[in-house]
Amino acid sequence: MEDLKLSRKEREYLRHRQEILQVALKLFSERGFHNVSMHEIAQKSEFAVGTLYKFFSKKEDLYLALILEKAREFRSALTAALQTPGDEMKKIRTWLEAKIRLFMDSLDFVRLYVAETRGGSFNIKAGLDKEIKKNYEMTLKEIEALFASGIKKKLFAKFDPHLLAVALEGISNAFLFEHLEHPDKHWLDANLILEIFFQQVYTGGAHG
Amino acid sequence: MEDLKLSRKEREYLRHRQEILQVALKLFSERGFHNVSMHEIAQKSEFAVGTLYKFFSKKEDLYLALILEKAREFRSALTAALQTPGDEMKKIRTWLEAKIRLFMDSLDFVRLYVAETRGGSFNIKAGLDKEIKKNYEMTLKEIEALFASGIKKKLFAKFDPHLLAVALEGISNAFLFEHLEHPDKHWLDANLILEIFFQQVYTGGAHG
DNA sequence: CCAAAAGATGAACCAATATTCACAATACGA
DNA sequence: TCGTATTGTGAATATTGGTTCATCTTTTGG
Repeated sequence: MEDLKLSRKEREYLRHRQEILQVALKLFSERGFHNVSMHEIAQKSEFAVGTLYKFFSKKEDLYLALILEKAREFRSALTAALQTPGDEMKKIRTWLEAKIRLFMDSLDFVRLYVAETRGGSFNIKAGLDKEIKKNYEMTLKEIEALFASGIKKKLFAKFDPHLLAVALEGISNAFLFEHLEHPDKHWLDANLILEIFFQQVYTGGAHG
Repeated sequence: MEDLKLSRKEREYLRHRQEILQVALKLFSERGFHNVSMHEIAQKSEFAVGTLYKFFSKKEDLYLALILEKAREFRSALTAALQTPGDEMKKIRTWLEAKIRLFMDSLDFVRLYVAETRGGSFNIKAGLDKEIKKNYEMTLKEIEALFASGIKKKLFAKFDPHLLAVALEGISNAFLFEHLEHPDKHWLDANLILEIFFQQVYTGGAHG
């Protein structure tokens, strides 16, 4: 984002910090917070344990920084996607496409993020929990607003917009998880998800 | 299930075992595997630490037993719900109602289960992972079969039945999670979920 | 080239806690 | 009632792994 005007020292500091975070992300995403030791992060990132503590004062802080920074990145990318011009349907499509792309590009983070948002956030203490949840709620609110205005225009059927947002999140996440488990089986496709969500599934036996 | 023909000793053994599991479930569901100590489980269940090890040879085994036994219980209840007479739509409705009821009746377990199935199962080692996943896949397969036969009868629109099953799971879980977070906000209602899932959401601007 | 500062190191320390086991309490059958 | 078997106990042990800090290395400015 805003690089420049950083001294060489500062850039190096940030690069080192990033390297640590990257190694930690890989490890945490594979085995979770408690099954990864600082010693291992140190070894894999080719720093000494003590050095890690120059960057992060506690193991928990390292983890926290990891999740929060990525989560903010995700959120801003998704919010940006909503700024696309077009009607509500178009915006939702763009948003979903962005979401799929983001997830596919950082599957390891997704696992961790999911564990945090959905898994009762056992792994770490409060604080993280709070911001992550708020983050999620805000995304939900944005989608909700989109539905609300779409309903006003009679573009969408008249359901509670909040529930629609929850449902769309749910359905798209389900597909993403499915893909996480069986990457080869189905290709992730925004159109398919949107069709199932928006089209009529129950025909009641009408001639198909 | 099949009680009787157990000696008093055996019944007592099982009762003790259950008491331990129950206490452990409460604790694990609140704070996760790693943030609960055997000593605490011992204290809260009013047994000595050593006694716990008479029932479960490792902490992990205790956790494992806990999840697996409840998961099997869930699964058999859901499978039973699918045996209800009626057409595919009716079966799905009954299944969803059973699912909602089950979840509502054991919110603490649900948190743990979700953490396991969705959260990359960091908490414990393999083995559990495998059975839980298979369990989930089988439920999915059952729903999928329902969709497949419903589609053949032209009761449902012609989508990939597997994807429909994933979508329905996703949408219903999303509502369950939403309810976990905001128990007061919306009342969990199978009809509402089914409407959003099965009815047409996108009208394309038709007169509403 | 040198001294002071900044950065990096990893052995050692220590707290937390899973697990063991020698012993005590209790139940049981004779 | 008594000896044996079963069950329960919890202090002691062992291990793991987070954190510290005295020391070494590198950089910097003169």
